[in-house]
Amino acid sequence: MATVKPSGDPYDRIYAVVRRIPRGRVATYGQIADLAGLDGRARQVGYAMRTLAIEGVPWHRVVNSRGQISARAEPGGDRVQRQLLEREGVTFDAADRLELAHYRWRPKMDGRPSRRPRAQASL
DNA sequence: CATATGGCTCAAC
DNA sequence: TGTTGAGCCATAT
Repeated sequence: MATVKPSGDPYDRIYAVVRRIPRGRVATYGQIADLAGLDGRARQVGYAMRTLAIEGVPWHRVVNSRGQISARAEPGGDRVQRQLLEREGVTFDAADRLELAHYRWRPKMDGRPSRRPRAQASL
């Protein structure tokens, strides 16, 4: 019995999206957030995973926008994620990054409104 | 209820 | 390529 979050909410959608990531493909937190309807809240996507310690959800297919595995709270955890990806055919370069342009998952996104750009501070 | 982080992201240097 | 700065918001204390 996992430490289930009270109230199903957005988290359920996040898992649903992550689960839809095909094998050998990866997605970014921002992408998941976008698909889950949490546009702009990429952080919470990562949070949802860390806090819930999911089962049956290919969390390892979720990386940051640089195509790199972010360091997580657990020691060596990022290493595990990398191995899981390599096992699915994903290769990493010397900088521990994968070619997002090649591995990024592209869902249909039919009829979904584009995410609104954040208001950048005027410099 | 107020702070302090944090598996993020984008734009500009 | 990497660094810096600012925005976002849920968890943790």
